[in-house]
Amino acid sequence: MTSRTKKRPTISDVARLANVSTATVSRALQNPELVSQQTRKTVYDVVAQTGYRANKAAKMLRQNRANTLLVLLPDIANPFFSEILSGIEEVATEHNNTILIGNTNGEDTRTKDLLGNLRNGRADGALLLNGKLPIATDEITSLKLVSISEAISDAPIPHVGTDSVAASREATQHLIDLGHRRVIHFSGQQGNILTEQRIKGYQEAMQTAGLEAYSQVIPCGFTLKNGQAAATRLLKTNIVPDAIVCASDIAAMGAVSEFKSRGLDIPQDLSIVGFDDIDFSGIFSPPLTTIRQSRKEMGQQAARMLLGHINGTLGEPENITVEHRLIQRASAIKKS
Amino acid sequence: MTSRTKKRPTISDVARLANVSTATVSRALQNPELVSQQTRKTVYDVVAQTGYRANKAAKMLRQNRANTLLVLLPDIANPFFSEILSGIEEVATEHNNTILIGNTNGEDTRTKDLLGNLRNGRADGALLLNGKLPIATDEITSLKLVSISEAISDAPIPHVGTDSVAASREATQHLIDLGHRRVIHFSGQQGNILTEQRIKGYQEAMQTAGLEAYSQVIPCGFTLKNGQAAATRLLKTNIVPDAIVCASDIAAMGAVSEFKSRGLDIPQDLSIVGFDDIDFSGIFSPPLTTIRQSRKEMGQQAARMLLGHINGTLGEPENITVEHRLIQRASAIKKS
DNA sequence: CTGAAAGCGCTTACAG
DNA sequence: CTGAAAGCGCTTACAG
Repeated sequence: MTSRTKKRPTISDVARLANVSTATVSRALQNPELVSQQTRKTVYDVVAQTGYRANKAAKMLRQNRANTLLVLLPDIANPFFSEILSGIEEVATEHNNTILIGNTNGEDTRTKDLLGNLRNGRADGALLLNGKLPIATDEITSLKLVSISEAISDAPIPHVGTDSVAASREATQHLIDLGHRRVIHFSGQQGNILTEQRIKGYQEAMQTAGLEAYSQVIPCGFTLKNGQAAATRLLKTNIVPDAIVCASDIAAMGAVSEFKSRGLDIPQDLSIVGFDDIDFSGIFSPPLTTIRQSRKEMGQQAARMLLGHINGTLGEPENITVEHRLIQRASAIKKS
Repeated sequence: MTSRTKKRPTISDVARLANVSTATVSRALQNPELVSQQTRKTVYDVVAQTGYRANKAAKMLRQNRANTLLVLLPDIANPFFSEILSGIEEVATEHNNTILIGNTNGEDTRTKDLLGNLRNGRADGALLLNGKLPIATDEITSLKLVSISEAISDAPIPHVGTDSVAASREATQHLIDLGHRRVIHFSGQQGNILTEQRIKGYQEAMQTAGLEAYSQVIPCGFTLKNGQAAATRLLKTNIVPDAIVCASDIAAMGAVSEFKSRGLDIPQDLSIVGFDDIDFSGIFSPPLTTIRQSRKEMGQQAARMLLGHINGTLGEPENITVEHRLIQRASAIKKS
């Protein structure tokens, strides 16, 4: 069986069948109020009957607008990012925009390639969940960009995220309030700005409580394996913490699973606080005390901001801070 | 020479600066072998110097090809889908294609809207992770489609997935081999073809083992909440199973967390088998025995198939079955 | 190996 | 309210 693709109807086909010009068809479809009611109806009828759909490439070319948002992220499969993505998708769709996904794998070359979509008209602006942007600053200013979650340091790019310093401070404070003194921090990935912010918040809380002496930052990372590895390394040192503030829920889960397999009881022997409140945190054993940040809302806000940026309806773009909240569950308990 | 500072350079700009025609520039860039080495170099130099990038909309319009794959899924934020997505993205990128994401939320109208992207030239084909396709069969045949994971029943659409019947049979058999007799099934979402296939595999195994009398299918679903609800409902009946085959890992986790909160010990009191082997299954308490299916591979294979379909290099499209495997962990143990 | 020219399917000043 | 016509930026037969 040959799959013969019948030619799709064009605007000229519709114009001919409706006995009007292509200009009128275009108007009837894009700006109905510019066309008489009678003409409008005729055009709609023909459109319905032929199944006409305006060719997007022609429209893009003519209007020099793709109605597409590029989303750069290091890993689509990571639930942290995919939930932000779903917020972006929602807003983009509301505004008749589509989204183009770019998986960077954290690679600079790939990121640069993908950014090419802003230069060749394929996308109108980009949402960066990537934390870095390997292009010159003067080039940046000519692009429509918004960063999410991780800010891009030293770059004039509007940003949507949570107050990481405050959130980390609160997580740490919670542990201190529970009576823990030897509170250590499993920090995030090296070179990530969130990592620095969370370290800062952690240290502020420790210092305010007069616990600098117990301050200890163990490099960890955001992944399950990172958490397991950090736990393993910790057990080889002579550091014996009361509690740990982790860089992410996933890392916290990795650490907990490692501690448990070594015979430790969480939270009896060690209190743990995570970061993010992903779906599984509530059913983990023990259910994870964590900082919730609405990833979906971040995506929505950022998409709105970018759209405003593209349409020029946005004044001076300002950073947006999305609320966070400490969620108390069972992984952190009173110091016995 | 006029100064065209702001505007992006076009092929004409490059042609003028290189003292050749636009045709030659196009050839040098698309089919370098058609152009003399000298000319090629001149063109490349000008391109590098101007930062020229071919406008995608113009190219799309001219070639009637978007080099874009539409991906329809019910929920981007679900790790099950987002991992398939990452496989798709990988292959698409390899072949210089981009992917357009469409979140359907399982809604028919939204699905139809999104499919419009195949009719307006925005995408060349679609990958369906949706399980249903609310359009007429004759319309389907004119579109380039591949379904993933869930087949679309009664539709002539090539498919990539696992052998769900066999996988479910094996999961059930594993429990039977462990000595369990009262093995029940928490089935998937109503109306989903995977649900039917897994029920079938479950029943086959029970029947072969002569355990029809203990056969019991409890409607559940694929989500965490579905699993919790099904567990709650089960506890209100007088059914006392030895073991449960769940429709998904996530549902299994929901059920386990519910059972545990009611004081049951998993796996001492009840063995559980999941389905999918998502990332968290290994660190869940207890670690979940499950059926692994490579979602990333499904995405890759399906993307390859669709690309072949679009390029016409694919003969008669055939369904592809991706391997699955029973992963034994701690949630299912010998009947005591 | 190269160029002139047509044309992909739209939208939008411009004129009436 | 409507139409004729230009033009967005490419690619590709066609001719040389």
